[in-house]
Amino acid sequence: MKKRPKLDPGVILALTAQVPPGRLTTYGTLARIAGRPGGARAVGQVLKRNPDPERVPCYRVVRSDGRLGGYHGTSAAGLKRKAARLQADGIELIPGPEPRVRNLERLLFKAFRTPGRGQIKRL
DNA sequence: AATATGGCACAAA
DNA sequence: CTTTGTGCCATAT
Repeated sequence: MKKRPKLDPGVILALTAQVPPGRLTTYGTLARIAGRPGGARAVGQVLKRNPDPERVPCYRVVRSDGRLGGYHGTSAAGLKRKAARLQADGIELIPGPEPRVRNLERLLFKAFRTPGRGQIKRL
């Protein structure tokens, strides 16, 4: 039996850094690419500790159902900032108590490079 | 070691 | 469409 490697924070951050302005990805997607399907929550744990927000636009990572998820914890103030940043990137949000991004499918970034081999992970 | 709490996902109802 | 329940990975107590 091989012991499964733990989800590597560096990988998550590197992947997140690839998402260009106006494009999005989801926690679950990152988890899958990093080789840990089902590790979506763990991805969140990594992003909340985002050590370098300049390089890693963690606000471009949202939930699979289009809801925003969190930003700097689950605080409402953080969420507001996240929403603002997304809109600054040209993302349209459906307003409401649980705002959701419009046309999420269309905005998903697909061309992720996997670290090391320069491979493209198929989605 | 055991439980609690997260920036989540998904299927059922 | 919404709510609820269960599974998941990682960290903190």
